[in-house]
Formats: sequence, structure tokens, C-alpha cells
Amino acid sequence: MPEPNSFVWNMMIRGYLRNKEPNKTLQFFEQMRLRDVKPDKFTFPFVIRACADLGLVKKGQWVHGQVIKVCLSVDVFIATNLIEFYVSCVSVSVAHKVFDEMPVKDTVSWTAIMSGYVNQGGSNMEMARNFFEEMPVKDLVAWNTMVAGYVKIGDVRVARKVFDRAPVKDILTYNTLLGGYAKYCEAEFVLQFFNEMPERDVVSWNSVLGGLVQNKRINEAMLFFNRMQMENVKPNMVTLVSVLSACGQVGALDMGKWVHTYIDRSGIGLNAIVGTTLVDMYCKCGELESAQHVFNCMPSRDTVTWNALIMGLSMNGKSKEAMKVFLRMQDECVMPNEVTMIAVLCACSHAGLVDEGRRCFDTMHQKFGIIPKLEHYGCIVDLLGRAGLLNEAYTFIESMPLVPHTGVWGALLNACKIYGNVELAECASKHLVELDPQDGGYLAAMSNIYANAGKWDNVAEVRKLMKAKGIRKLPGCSSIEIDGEIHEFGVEEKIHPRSGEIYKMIEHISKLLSLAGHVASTTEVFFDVEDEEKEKALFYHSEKLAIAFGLIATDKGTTLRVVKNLRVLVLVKITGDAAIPMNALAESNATRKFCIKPSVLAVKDNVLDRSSGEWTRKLVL
DNA sequence: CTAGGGTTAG
Repeated sequence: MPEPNSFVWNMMIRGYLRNKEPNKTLQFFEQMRLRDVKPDKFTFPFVIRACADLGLVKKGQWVHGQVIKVCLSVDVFIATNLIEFYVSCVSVSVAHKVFDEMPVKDTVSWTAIMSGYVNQGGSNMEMARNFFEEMPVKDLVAWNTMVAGYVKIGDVRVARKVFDRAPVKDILTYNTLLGGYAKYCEAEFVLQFFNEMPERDVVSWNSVLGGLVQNKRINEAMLFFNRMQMENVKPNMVTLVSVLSACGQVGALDMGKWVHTYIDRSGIGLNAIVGTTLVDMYCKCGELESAQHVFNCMPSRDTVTWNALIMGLSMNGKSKEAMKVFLRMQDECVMPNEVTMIAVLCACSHAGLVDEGRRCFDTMHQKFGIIPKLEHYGCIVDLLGRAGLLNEAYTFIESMPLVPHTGVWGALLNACKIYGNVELAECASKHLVELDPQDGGYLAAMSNIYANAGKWDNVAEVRKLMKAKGIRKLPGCSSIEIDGEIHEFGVEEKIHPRSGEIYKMIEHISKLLSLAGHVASTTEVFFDVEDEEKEKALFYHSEKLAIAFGLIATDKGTTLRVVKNLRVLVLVKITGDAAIPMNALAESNATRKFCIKPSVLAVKDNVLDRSSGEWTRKLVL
């Protein structure tokens, strides 16, 4: 075109913005100015939005200056976009100023500033509320914004009050409140609200599903997913991501594979989120080859994807490979974030790479601009502690510029447990109980540490304290997937329909184990039962129930995949022709997952070998 | 036949 007018320029600018190329938008804006075409009231909203998308503070402010120069700052559309820009790139208070200076405001501009305060969360909700009550005309979106705001700060009761007050509601109003219920309320209540909704869309289904998954109610989540299919609601990516996350949590590999093929067949291709979830799921199921394969096939990867693989390898004891992936990540110029560093430090910790871990910690700020947070300090304490450098770990805590949280002291306590350091353990647990009086786990650990040191008076004292406070350790829980169905087991739980057979099988295995000369360790794990019951309790430890069930419910040679709820640090993988389990697991509450082949049963060796950098429990049967 | 605000996932 010889001389495109402003309308044409605006179309180009809009087109690039809509196709997620804000850089091109700005380039065209620049061209437009160079060719002396005056930007108009339509041009600026796009340009401001492009600046906001790219986080270009200076540029945005400059554009604001231009707007003032051409006397367009009175335009409602432009001002509203400026509000959004300042909210996302500068601060709500600056946005607030722009709002105050608007000569004419409409419902959208009121909602924009309200939403700005809503997204800040916390006490800013009061400001949002003031705006809301003051705005002259409240439309559907304004009501929805308020409901969302209260959901965001976790106040579902007030959210419901606003919801009830709203004169008009659409599916988004319902979905917003439903999302809040899904996050904070009992599953029964959520389902009741869901069932009573006048209409439901995929988002409604996804909210409930996501809530169930995040609350670890995996069986219900899977049933809900089945119901969704029965009612012919087509799952979208969000649905599948939730299902995959559920699979990872309980090691449901069959289901995970099914979802994977479903994704492939549906032809959507892997986006970064779905791909990452697949990588994560395969890692948590111990299928590292599949995880790597998905990773390599992904057309686009981001930092989170790399994090999933590094953490996955590390969780499975492949620390060296995790470090290699970290190097490759840097080669490919993907910027690590805080989570990456946690995964990397975790890998160092597992492999006992003390110096390497320290170096990563010391250089992460200058190399990647990541300021160490409490989690990173926790990793270093864990790293030093596991390596037996307990005093150094303690000095490290003392020198921290941040106030140590439960993760930091917990790591020290854990290390004290491994190395039987009573004195430091007392110090750590004192801090832990102060920080989180509700959690009985620390006192439980303390009781075990005293028991291992033979300090029975102290054991009794701690037990008494726990009884008085009425606190208990979080119960262990294991799950196993058989023929696509997930079976969960708690300690000494007898509600499984085949529990009779399961307990018989446990006794059978136990006989074989003691015939082979194995003696169960009774010093740890159960502090709150009498000594004579200890053996029984250990004996019925939740993963044993899961394994025993696996043994009776599958054919010989089937791999059993058992997942625990507590701790996700070390993977015990049983290798060799055959392998087995029972006490390997009871003694390692750091176990996340293990695979066994139920073919032979006899114990020959019982050595914990960590020389290869992996935890390998050799119990050849 | 040009513009702004509200819901689900790694």
C-alpha cells in the first residue's frame, strides 16, 4: 500500500498483538511514527497492552507520555489499559492515580482497578471492596471479580455471601465459587454444589477434578473422571493434566499411559504444560526412559519442563544424570529458576556431592540472579546433614540471613536421626515444635532418636507430652494400581475387601523372611505403641499391605509399583532378578517408590548399598 | 469491518 492510513496501521498492530507477537506490535508502532502517521485513540490501547505483555516499564511510561501529549489521556479505553499496565508492571497505587484522574469512568474501568487490588490479594481485598460498593453500576463481570477476590484470599464464606447477593449469575460466577469450594472444602460439599449448578461446562468439571487431585483424593478423582466420560463431556488439556498429576501421585502408570495415548490420538500435540506433566508422571512412576522420550519429543520446553526432568531423575536416585541435564539446560540457554536450584541441590544431596552443591548454592545469585530462599537453605542443611557434617550444618543455620523455617530445622533433625546425634536433635526439635506445634512428626522423630540412643526415660517423656497434647504422627499411606484400579492402604487398615488374604500373605512372607534369617528392626517408625506391639505394627506397615495385595492380585513376574505418601526424597529400587521388600521399606521411610518382581522369595543379603550414588537395597530372593 | 474488566492445569 502506498500510504496506509491509521486504520490500516491499527489493524496490523492489533493483528500481531492478537497472535501473541507484542514485539511486532511495537515495531509497527515505531514504523507508523517514522512515517508520520498519527496514532489515534485506537492505536494506544494495543500498544500499551503490548508493553504490559512484555513487561516493558520504561516503554509503557513513555507511551503514557505520548498519550498525554496528544491529549488522549481522557479516553476511557486508553486509561483503562493504562490501569492494567500499571497494575501488572508497576504497582496498584500508580494505577489508582490514573483511575482517580479519569474524568469519565465506566463499569470496565471500575472493574479494572478493583481487579488490580483483587490480584494483589490479602488486605488489598478491602480496597477492592470499597471500589465495588462505590461503583455506580455493577454488572456481571464486577460481581464475578468480587467473588473471585474472596475465593483468592480463601474466604469462601464471604465469597458465597457476594455470590448470593449477585442479581445476575452466569456459568463463570458458578465456576468461580465452585473453584473456591474445590480448593478449600470437603469433597462431598463440592460435589453437592456442582450437582446443583444450573449448567456445567468443562471448566466446572476441571475445577472439581483439580480440587480432588490437590486434596490427594485420587480414587474419587478417578471416579469423577470416569463420570465425566460417562456424561460425554469431552476432556480438554486441563482435564488431562489433572488426571496425569493424579497418576503421578499414586504411581498409576497404566492410567497414565492411557492418557498419553489419548493425547497422541487426539492429535492436539504436546504443549509445554501437558508435556511437563507427562514427564513428571513418568518420573514419579519410575519410568525414566519414557520421561526422557517425552521430553525429547516435546516441540516446546520451558524452565518448568526442565525442572520436572531434573527433579524426576534426582528423585529416582539418578543424581549424576540430573546434573548432566542441568548442564544441558544451560547449554540450551534456558534460564533456571528457584525450583531448578532446589532440584539441583536435591540431586547433590542424594549423591553426597557436598562441594558441588555448595558451589551451586554460592554461585546461583551471580550466575542466574536467583536469591536463595528458605527452601535452598533447607537443601544445604540436608546436603551437609546427610553427609554427616552436622556441626557444619548447624553453623550454617546460625549464619542464615533469613529466619529458618520448619524445612531447615526438619532437615537438621533428619540428619541427626541418621547419625544419632541426640544433642543437636534436641535443639532442632525445640525449634520445630515452636514453629509448628500441631505437627506431631517432630516429637515422633525425637522419640525415635532417644530410643535409638537407649534413652528410655526421654522416650517416655516425649510420649507423655504427645499424649497430653493429643498429637499424632501423620499416618503413612501406600497405594498400588492393579488393572487400572487404585488401592490405598493405611497402617493396619482392614477395610480392603480382600484384607483376609492380604494378612495371610503377609504372614507367609514374614515366615519366609525369618527363615532366611531376617530380623525386623523395631527401634523406629512406631513410637506410640507398646513394645510388644511394635513388631506387629512394623509388620503391617502400609507398604507391606500394598505389596502383599499386589502379590496375590497379579501373576508372577508382574512389576509392582507402590507409592507412599510420606517423604519424596529417596527412591529405593530393588534390582536383580528378584527382589524384595518387606522390611527394606519399613526401615526406609524415605522410600517413595520401588519396583519388585514377585517371583522368588528368600533373603540372601540385606545390605544397604549407597556406593553407586543410588540407594539400592539388595535383598536377593 | 479497530479498543478495555471476571473461571480450570505443569
